Amino acid sequence: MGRPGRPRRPETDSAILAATRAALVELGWSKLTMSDVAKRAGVAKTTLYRRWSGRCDLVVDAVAVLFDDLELPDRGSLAADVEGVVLQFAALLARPEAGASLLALVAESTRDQALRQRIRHSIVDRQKRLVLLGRERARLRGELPYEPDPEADGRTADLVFDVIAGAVLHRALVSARPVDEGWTRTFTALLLDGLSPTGARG
Amino acid sequence: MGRPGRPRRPETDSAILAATRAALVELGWSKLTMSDVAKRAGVAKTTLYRRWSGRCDLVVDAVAVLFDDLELPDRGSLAADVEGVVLQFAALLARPEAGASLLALVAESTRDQALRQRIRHSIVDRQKRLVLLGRERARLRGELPYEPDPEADGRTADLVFDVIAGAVLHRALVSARPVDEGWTRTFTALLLDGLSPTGARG
Amino acid sequence: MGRPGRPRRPETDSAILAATRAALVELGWSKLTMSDVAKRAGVAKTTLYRRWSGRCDLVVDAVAVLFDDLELPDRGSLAADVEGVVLQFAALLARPEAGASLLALVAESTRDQALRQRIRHSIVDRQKRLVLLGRERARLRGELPYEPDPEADGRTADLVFDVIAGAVLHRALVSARPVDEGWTRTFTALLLDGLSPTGARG
Amino acid sequence: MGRPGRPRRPETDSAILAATRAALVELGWSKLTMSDVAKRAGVAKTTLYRRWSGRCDLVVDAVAVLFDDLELPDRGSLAADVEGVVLQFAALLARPEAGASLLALVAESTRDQALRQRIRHSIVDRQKRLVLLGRERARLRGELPYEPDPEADGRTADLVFDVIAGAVLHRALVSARPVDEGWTRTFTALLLDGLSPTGARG
DNA sequence: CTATAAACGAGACGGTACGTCATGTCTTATT
DNA sequence: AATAAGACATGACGTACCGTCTCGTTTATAG
Repeated sequence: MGRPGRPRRPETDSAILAATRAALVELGWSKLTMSDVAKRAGVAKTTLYRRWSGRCDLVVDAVAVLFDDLELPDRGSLAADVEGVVLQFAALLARPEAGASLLALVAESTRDQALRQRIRHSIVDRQKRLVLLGRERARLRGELPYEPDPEADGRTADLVFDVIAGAVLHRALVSARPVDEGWTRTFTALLLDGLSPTGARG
Repeated sequence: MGRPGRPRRPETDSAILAATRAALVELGWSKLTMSDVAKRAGVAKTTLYRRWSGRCDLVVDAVAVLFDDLELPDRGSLAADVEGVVLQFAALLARPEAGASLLALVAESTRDQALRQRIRHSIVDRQKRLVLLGRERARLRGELPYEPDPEADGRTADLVFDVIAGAVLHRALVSARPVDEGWTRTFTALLLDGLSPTGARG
Repeated sequence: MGRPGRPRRPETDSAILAATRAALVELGWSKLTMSDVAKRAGVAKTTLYRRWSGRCDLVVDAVAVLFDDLELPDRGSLAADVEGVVLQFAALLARPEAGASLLALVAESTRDQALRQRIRHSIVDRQKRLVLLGRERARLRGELPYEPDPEADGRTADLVFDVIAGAVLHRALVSARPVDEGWTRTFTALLLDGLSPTGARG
Repeated sequence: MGRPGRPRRPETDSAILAATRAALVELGWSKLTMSDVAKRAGVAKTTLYRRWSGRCDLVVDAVAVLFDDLELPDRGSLAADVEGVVLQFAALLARPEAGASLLALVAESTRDQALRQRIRHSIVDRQKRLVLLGRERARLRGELPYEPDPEADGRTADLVFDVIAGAVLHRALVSARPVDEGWTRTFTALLLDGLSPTGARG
């Protein structure tokens, strides 16, 4: 039944991913080396390469699990939900294994189609879930109108996701300033109400 | 007067920076090497290290000049100005020397205080200028109210900058989808009017 | 009677040895690998190691069979017999599986007592047989005197063997020049009559 | 005048060669590694590869100097000179850096034209010198006749060299028995007088 | 007009990581 | 038990860059 040959030890995978995260915390992306990860995991370099094709793939998997923890508890209103997701995402990006690695991976992915899809599937889509869920809830609450055209709805969701994730990421990593309660509140207000003064509308 | 010894050839600096950009276009950040840049510039490695302390500093300078070209022609309205700046910024990020390099540098800067300031001074602040200028113009047009508290005004400008730059950057590089006229228009609408339906306000 | 468990397939041994010789021909001693031999023989690496302790032992056995083919047809005189054995030995050493492997094995054997004995038993003694046989015949023909002391006789046989085998080996592999009819004839003349001009003797 | 660039430290060469010999003594040819030699010599692996293309070339040079020490003091007669050279050569082959390495190199050279010439030039020809010199002296003493045809003379010298070097090499390394005074004497007698009993000649 | 001092090219140098390969052992399921 | 398959720890391979160094050469100012 089982395939021939000695099977891979399954615990090894998670040991390696944990070692990778530890190395990211200690050394950062640019100083992370395969040899070091192997040493930390108590594993041979060949075992690493048997399971991942290189640094990038390895780090994607190591970081991806962090993004699994994102959740969207129902806080009762769209604004509160947005604030919740912003704070959660910011907390994640603030971790040295996550934020910097994500940037570096995305930078690398601009020249690597396969990596781009891997990142999207393992990391980005797991964030976008929250946006979709939040919009669903807001509609049930009547805070957002129903959009009959599913394509237009998707476009809007994408846009909102880019705005939220982009703003937090830029604030936290590019501007390198804290995403605290105050910033989160004003950002959420901007997102919901827009920049124009109330009277300027319509 | 002048210090003794042979003076540095000033053209060399720009030759090296041009070579750096060429290498970024051809190889990308992760495969760019000092030796290769030296070869391209027709310069010895020692000359490179005499003028820059390493890869990161070199690339910051090489990329910074690209961000000097950003301009904000007056298009007559806040919305039009925002669209203009979004498209300009997107065009810049789409260039392989600029977008990916910026991400990689920022990733690296999370563990390097000096680099962070260098990036801020040479790259980020040059973008933020446009936001400040745009807000000034909008006020003169009456599209934005005057904010008496300069600190609050600064916070808002920072927020708007993070939202605009972050959204474009996320769309272009993380989501890896085009920042075209359509997206720009809907993004600008969202920025100005917010997510909530008109009636939900107040 | 028979031990429990599945018995070893006997054909496997010769398949492996043939694969080893093929690998020696194609790759040579230094590039021969156990994995490659296993692959060629259609056999798992474990099977190899169950039957031989390593590369050296395996190659000794693989090469030894070649030395079994050496024969000494009676050509009617000591000189003719010497020429016959020289040409046969030279033909063997010229084969890429044999000559170079023998040298490499002997080189290795200088640090490995067990290997030394294995080579002696499986390879060297099979050559020496011919010398002993040739001397026997020469005595029957009256070309060589009887030596009453068996120990002295053995010493002389050893010496003659070292001279013949050594000269051919050195010519073929160290000097890397052909052991052809001409060389063989002059060598045999030297062996039988010596270097000194006839008159210089006694 | 001098070529541009930092010149190579000349002492490094001999340090590396000494380290190579030390490694050969300690580990033997088959366990000698470039990394280990580099470590012993206090030198980076890259420095090794900058100066030698690989293990074989390195060992040829490391071993060659040993063969420079061979000399042929005039002992008054051809027989005595032969015995002298045999003992010297045997002493050399008995050294673990020399004998086994030579065999291994020659084994490798059967598949490498360049290595073959390198060995010939650096090692073999230095031995052959002694034979040529010895024959010269023997002629002056009247022990050998003058050979008018230089080509025939060369062939004979080659033959004698193969016989002497081959016999000693085979005795010492293949048969693995001592080349002592007794053996040397009987070998020399065989070389000079031949195998046939005196009466069998003519 | 000659010191002297720095810039500059070339390339050697000690390191370190790369990704691959072979070793010999082991763990499976199958025969 | 032997076998095929293949995972595994180990460690060398030869290459590539790193950032530093040591040369000879060139180009400026200062004495």
